[in-house]
Amino acid sequence: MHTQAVEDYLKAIYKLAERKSKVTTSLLAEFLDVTPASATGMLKKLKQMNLAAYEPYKGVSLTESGQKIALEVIRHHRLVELYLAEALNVPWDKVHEEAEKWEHVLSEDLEDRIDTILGHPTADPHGAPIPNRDGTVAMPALSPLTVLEAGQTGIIAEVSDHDSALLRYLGEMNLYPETEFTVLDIAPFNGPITIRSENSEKILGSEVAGYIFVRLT
Amino acid sequence: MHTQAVEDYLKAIYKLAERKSKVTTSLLAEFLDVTPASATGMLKKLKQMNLAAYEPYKGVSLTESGQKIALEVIRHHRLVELYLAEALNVPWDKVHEEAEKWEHVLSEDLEDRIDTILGHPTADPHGAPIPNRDGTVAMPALSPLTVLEAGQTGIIAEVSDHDSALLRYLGEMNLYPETEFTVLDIAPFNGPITIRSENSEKILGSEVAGYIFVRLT
DNA sequence: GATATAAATTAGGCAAGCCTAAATAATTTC
DNA sequence: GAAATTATTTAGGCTTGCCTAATTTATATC
Repeated sequence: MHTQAVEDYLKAIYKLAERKSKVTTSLLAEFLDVTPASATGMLKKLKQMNLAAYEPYKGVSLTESGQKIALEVIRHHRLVELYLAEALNVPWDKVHEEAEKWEHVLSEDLEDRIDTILGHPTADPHGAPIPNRDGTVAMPALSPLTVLEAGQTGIIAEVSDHDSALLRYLGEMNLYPETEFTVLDIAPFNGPITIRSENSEKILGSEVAGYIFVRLT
Repeated sequence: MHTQAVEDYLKAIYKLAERKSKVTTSLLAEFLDVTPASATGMLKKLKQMNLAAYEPYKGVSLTESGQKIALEVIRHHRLVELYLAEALNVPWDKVHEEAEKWEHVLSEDLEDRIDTILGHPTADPHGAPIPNRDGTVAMPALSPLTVLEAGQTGIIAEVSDHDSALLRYLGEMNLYPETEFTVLDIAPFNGPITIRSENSEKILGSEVAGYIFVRLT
């Protein structure tokens, strides 16, 4: 087993690499709320352990084994999130925080039991895909709600879980993954987006809309 | 929050104090699989934090606040054990090991949810009492099976969870807490004990019987 | 009660991971 | 392309909790 810090760094590198073309020391440090000097230290260690490809001043990426571990941790995290929501009724804006601690203490045996009880789910409560045991992940191409045009219809696939206040806000409007909607209007200059779902109209600011990812129908 | 090490030491002191009149440094060290020197170091720290009353060369005991924390940790541990057994079908000889990790990451909110789902239980899968939230515990007077005499009847109240092989063995014989039984025979000189439960006779060695605690009926 | 043994403590170190401050490398600006 | 700025790394320290080895205290034995 690796230390929690190692697991956290690997996970962070993986997640940053999904969104940024280059994962720099300072990006990583900011993400983990740690000084860049600390991140440098850990990167050297991860390189040493063959978990990350790291060249000083040039950014990091994960090696195959590093990515495998990152995905295992993410699998644990997302399974736990879903389990907390479904089995223990933890509100969806709280599951992330709890799972952050649980992901590091989940045995493989328990992972299996939870996976089975949940019926081998493929997405967590925010719609994020749950990696498979073998280290693969389905990564459907999603669009942020902001790129749609009036008249288009879609289904909410995933929402960002970076801010629990955002999740509460979306929850109040019943905008959960798998919700169908139609875009009624998009105001210009990053203006608000009006959608209809479940027979009611909702108006979303562009920032919020940027955190909602959809599948077109 | 206290560190995991602090919580583990407090729990260990509490459990040792239940069985031994004096908790010595070496006893504690052996229990935690640590050198006596390490235990000394932590005891000084616990004293510093007002969690333990410790006089060099004279043993330790918990202060009121130390005991409160120990009981909280034990409450977490036993609730988790029961939850794992009931909700996730973890076999009773494995729950201890898992709970050992979970007890340190359980939030109060989740503790409440689990407690509610389990219906405010009073004992874990081995029959050990679950402390209340307020830091009190019911400690019924129990007798080891070895002190009974032929003809007496009782109910298994609690079994020791210190050895998972023992638990598997008892499980195979269906000797779980709340099982009723009648003592048919106790051979002299710490000889085997024959009991009848669920209409079958079982013969237990005195060592095993010493790990089974009963309520007389 | 002196001596031997056992128990406990002190002293000094180590590994993880974090920090701040200083130095170096890369990038941008004029 | 030199100077200024920004990004990154190095150096040196701190805390936690563990270790071994040496010392001290308590206990048991003759």
